[in-house]
Amino acid sequence: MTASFDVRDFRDPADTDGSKPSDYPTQLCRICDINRETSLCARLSKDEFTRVLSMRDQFQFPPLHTIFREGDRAQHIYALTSGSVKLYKLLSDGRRQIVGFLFPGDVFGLTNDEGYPYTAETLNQASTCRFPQKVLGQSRDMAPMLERRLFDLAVRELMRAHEQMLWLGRKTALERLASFLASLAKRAVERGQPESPIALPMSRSDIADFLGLTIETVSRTFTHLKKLNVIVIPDNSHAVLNNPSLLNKLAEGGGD
Amino acid sequence: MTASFDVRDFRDPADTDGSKPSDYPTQLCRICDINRETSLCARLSKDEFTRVLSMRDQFQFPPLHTIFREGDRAQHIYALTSGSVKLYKLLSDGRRQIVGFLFPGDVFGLTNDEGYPYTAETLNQASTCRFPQKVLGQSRDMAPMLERRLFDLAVRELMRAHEQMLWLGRKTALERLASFLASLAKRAVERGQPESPIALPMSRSDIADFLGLTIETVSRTFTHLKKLNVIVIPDNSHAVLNNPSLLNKLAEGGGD
DNA sequence: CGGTAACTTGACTTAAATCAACAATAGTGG
DNA sequence: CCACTATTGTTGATTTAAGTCAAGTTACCG
Repeated sequence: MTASFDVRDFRDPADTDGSKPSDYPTQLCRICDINRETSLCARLSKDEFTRVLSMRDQFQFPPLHTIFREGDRAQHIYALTSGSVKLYKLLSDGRRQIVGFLFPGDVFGLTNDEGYPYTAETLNQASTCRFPQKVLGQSRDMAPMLERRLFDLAVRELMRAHEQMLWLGRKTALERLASFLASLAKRAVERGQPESPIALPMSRSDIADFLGLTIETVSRTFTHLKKLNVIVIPDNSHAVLNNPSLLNKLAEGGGD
Repeated sequence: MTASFDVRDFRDPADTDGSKPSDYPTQLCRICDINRETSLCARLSKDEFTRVLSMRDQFQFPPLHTIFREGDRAQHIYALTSGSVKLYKLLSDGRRQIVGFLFPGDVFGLTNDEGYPYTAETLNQASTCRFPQKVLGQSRDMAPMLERRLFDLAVRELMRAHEQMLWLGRKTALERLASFLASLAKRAVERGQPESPIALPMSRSDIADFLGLTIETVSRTFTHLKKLNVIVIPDNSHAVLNNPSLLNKLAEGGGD
């Protein structure tokens, strides 16, 4: 893994006006360090991995950058290699539902339609690995295991989506926030990171739009959890877990 | 397609007590008529299709029958060939979220974990086609295209889940019910059925648990749609579409 | 028919939204 | 390093959409 692979120019396909900060590095200068245990490329043979590397290209994006918009022609599948990303859908009057927060190892951009079904935007500086959708058609020869990994990751996303449907449809504000924090902690552990403190790279407004609440309710509910001594908020982008078992109990509605 | 394939005994794997109605046919007596255009088996070669048929077994279930429960050991992937099925998750206090209604051509039972992530229950008499989860491992040789189809169907489910998250998190009761009816109509058309009347094989209580509402609110909202002359309800399991374009407008929040 | 379950409608309550200040935080430039 | 401003987050007062409670009504099934 010391060879130098081809690295393309960074160009924003969704951005036609030149209003983005131009002082930002527009070239990707390092090899994306794919975590071969948990990522899309996990369990690939050395040969297959090399072929996969030749099909993909890499991009690094600044914070708050739109990678693609809902409805844009879906030409690529993305794998997040570092940083975090939010996916959201909009209604015509501006109401927004965030359908997922992504961390390294997650994939996005999967669709059956012509266009992407959501907008993808970075929360902080993020690196992605990208494959043309059409390589899927050839992938049985080129990279049979890659298709299998994509399927597994799609199924995982589907299970997460079902879980969030339960939160949105049937849980109270307190249960939703507790579930959200518990889920972030669990995913951090799955990526080999500590359970606490929980990193919160997203704003209160993002959390609100993820949980189907308003920012005011999210804020009040954070205060509630603090008063219950379940969490401590040292700064607004971190939550220290004081009582993980109570958090899980509250998440499941056992907080009476 | 006139050969007679092996047909197994009907046995409910989730049901250990013998409390089910015993007068119900417990043998599957006809070949499941897979719609080769839209189903899991679409686009398979004749050879592959034959091999797939040898891997699967078939079951027919009575109405309101639990096919498997959330947490049951996930050993099979199911494809629905006739009838309709609901998938739901429960909280310990009985609150329920229906995460999907399924119609012929849909798949269910996909999971990464040991157990199924939801309970699957028939709405009416339903037939399924079933594959051991483990055939996926061998399927690259046995049926390469099958895996591809499964992936496509999983992606379609994921897109539907994201859509429903928008309904649950950000839409009003009227918008949710309008979206639901519009979606049922659209899916019926995709299966080659007429747009109207819309079949409603599920109860008001099921609709409520799907849309994150109460039965009372669902009932009031149906009345609202009737008063707007968008629909007519000849009987409680059918809705005639009087004004599809207004329905779609209401679904997207343009009903002011 | 008769009785139960499913659905509808109305009166009232409530969890979360909205409206309105206010406080903390993070940049920005002197 | 410290004001100055803009943005983000918190808290309180009030409103509202949907929930709850309580009758009715209709439909279904033996």
